Amino acid sequence: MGRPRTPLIDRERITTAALELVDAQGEFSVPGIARKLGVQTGSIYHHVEGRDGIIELVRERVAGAIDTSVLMLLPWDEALAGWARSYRAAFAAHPRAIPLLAGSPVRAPKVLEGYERAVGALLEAGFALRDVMTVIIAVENVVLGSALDLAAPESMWELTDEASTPALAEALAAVPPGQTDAAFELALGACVERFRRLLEA
Amino acid sequence: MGRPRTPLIDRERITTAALELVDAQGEFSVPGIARKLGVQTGSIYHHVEGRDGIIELVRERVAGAIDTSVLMLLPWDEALAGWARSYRAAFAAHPRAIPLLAGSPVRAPKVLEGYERAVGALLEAGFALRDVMTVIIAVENVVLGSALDLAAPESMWELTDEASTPALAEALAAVPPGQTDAAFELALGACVERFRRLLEA
DNA sequence: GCCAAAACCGAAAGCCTTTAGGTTTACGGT
DNA sequence: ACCGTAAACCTAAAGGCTTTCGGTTTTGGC
Repeated sequence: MGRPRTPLIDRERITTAALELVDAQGEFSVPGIARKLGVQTGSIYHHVEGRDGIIELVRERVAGAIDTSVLMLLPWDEALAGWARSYRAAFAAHPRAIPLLAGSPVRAPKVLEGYERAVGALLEAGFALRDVMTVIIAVENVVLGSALDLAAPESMWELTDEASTPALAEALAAVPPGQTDAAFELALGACVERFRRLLEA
Repeated sequence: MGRPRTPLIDRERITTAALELVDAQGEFSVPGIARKLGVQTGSIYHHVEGRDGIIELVRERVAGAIDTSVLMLLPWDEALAGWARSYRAAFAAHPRAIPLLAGSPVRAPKVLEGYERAVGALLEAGFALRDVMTVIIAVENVVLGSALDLAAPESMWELTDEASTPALAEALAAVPPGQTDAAFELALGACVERFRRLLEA
């Protein structure tokens, strides 16, 4: 067949196909992407650095939805909370991708820029330099932990043996909808409040 | 060869081998386990329900190290914090296993018992039934998020381009050792403090 | 107009997961 | 003590996945 007049695939299309597969079935394979794009498996490797390279592309695609602009527009506390919500929402849009991306952190420029702005906002607010990263990572812990919670299937709470955990069964029956969001907001609010106190000291 | 006088392998040994492989190289394979145990690959399947079954065994092994006894010995706030620390320590003992286990939550009896005891402690302390799961999941978010942080390689913070993120570079240079633990304790402390206030209201 | 590089195909090596059938041994009932 | 069933391991093989390599055609710069 030879080289086509117009390229059949590129990194963007590969990324989209991979993410669609992950969203649909929780995983992806290179042959799967090739089938989706109507191309032979080997051709993928002309555009991407192996399977891990595709994971990295997906990572950047997902993280690209994080909105870091709030970090420069609002007071530090609202900025931090807004960033955290956007950070979480980006992963929540692709919950089944989370196990895939859990391996290593995001190092895309877009995300590093988020850290940069968060550091700037906190320093400007008066936080001590040595506390800044601790504060940011604490928030990130809440964000990523909550993202994992989003990735977990609801069926986790289908107790097979209610008799052995009666109090848990009762508490589960009493959970209102939006449980996941509520827990995230509770933890996030707790952190921000604590940071506020740290700043005063 | 036929059936050996004394079994060569069992679920315990398979689990141990899998966890050793994961600790050493971040992943495992069924042939890898078989090599480690001096056995043919197919034999593994007589003891385990496929590769996913092995992952489940590893999940239970890791989660088995969680100490839930503190939940019945201490006041609710110290109990919750102690449980969270033990929960996190269990994963911290095998950081490279975290991506493997991130997919689905732990449903082992041991872990469910932890939830059961946590619910009991919180109810006894006076928390509203509808708040209990939210509080527990908020803590779990912090625990699992921090565990992910433990799994991430230090090299995350080796900035390739310091010029574009000067504030971040400065903040990173100022982080004291024990950063990861400090962020966890900060978030955990923030949550407990918030819960205390929730209880008073 | 030529030539290197680009982009895809076809094929193959090597690994992994899983299943199936064969062989010997242990165990439980009689 | 004997016999049949089940257990535990092996060998073999199917099928999928990752990755590499050489072949073919087309593009684009010199």
